[in-house]
Amino acid sequence: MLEIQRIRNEKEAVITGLKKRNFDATEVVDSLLGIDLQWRNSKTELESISAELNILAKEIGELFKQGKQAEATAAKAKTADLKEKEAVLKTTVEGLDTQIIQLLYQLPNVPNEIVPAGKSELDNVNVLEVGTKRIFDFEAAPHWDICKKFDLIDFELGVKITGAGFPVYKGKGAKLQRALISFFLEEADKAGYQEFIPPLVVNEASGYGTGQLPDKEGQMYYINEDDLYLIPTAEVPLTNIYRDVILPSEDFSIKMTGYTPCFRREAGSYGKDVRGLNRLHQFDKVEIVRIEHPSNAEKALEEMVDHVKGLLEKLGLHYRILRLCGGDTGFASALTYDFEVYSAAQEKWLEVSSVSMFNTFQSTRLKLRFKTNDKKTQLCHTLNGSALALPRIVASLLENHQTPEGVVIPEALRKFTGFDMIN
RNA sequence: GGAGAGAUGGCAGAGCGGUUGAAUGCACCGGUCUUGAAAACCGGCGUACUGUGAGGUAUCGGGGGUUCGAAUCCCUCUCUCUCCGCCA
Repeated sequence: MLEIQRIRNEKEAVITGLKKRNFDATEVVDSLLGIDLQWRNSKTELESISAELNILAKEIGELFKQGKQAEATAAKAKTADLKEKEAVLKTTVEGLDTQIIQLLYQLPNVPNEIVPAGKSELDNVNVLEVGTKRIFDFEAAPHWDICKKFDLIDFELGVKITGAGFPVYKGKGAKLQRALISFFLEEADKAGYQEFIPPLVVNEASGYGTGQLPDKEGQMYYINEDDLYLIPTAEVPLTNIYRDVILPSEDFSIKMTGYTPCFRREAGSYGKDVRGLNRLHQFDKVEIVRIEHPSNAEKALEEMVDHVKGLLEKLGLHYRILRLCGGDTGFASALTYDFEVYSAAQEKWLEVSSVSMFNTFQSTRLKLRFKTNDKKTQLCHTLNGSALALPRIVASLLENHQTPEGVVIPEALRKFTGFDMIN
């Protein structure tokens, strides 16, 4: 959520910035400012009436104490009219209040200066490509065939137990999962991220904190009986650790990591994109989350990008980094880098990580702040990224590292898998 | 699932209709003292909105009510804890 103060102060900049998303904010901003003005006026009026009532109440109390019953009763009569006015104004102010929140919820984050304007993924900017397409001297198999051949992942069995999008990992397939998780966590640990094992279900307040609610509830599994949500990413529980927190000084840099399964309903997805590991309802992911001083956020983003690069390079994968254009950048993000790995057999790029900087968009709702040196409270900046999501990494590992004899495990993973070949 | 207790500032913990935004202790910050530190003493110390400012308003888990006036009384919801049962 954008701060109303920002819209008051930088109206034009907000509108111009949002244009890069192809979002015409003029109407929303205008009505927002109009309502905001009304709100402030009504609120001021309401407060002065409340102030008057407070004074009267004190006086009446004083009169009763002094035993001046008659005077007190007379004073009481005066309050009736004010109370009525107060009640009316209170309703008005509350109404305007909800209108403001509703409008604010409609506005996505203002993109960073370096975000290119654009409508879709076609306008994303390729900022780096590492590696080259592998040339096969045999018929390269897609990962779902490899999984079947070596009995690594059983999609049909998942359908039997649960449904589509809930695969069963078996044998070396299961070990590979565990190895990747350990590898990613160890790398995060080395980079200074503190490891957490958070709950996999969260309450409504947490959903609002990171912005999954109110809009995206359809994407989360919901447990009606207990009013809880299955997490779509570890970002939700990890970031919400710092909901309603005021950090005591300017001197902070919070780096968290956590492995969790992630649950996504993926309502509306269909077609070939859902084949094999490309899109699942339950998948594993190691997430990195950072809470930073505004002045350090951009540097943090760079570090996170470098971290993810390191992971992909250690796995020997051919990847590229895209700076997302305005239209493709997520609602809450100000700047996002997507990492895509080339899937040799499917002959397409698969998104394996998304690293985003949210500025104060999340911390506004989270009420996550810090104390400045002159004792003021200021909003923190939040960032997060996948480091990494497993399924598509597994898909590309299997496809890119396949040989006629089997799949070669990258050097960096071997100490975690305990084997160097899937055959 | 059954029974009970409770939710007050960073923490502990008073208050139980009227100068209470809230005693007291601890923690924290500033100062005095000290070569320095500790101790002692003095002062400060929640958050948010609003106002150029003095200030004003709200806030004692959330919502509603009674009252001139509520942290204090009533209703309701949520959450936490304890005991019993059940399960691991």
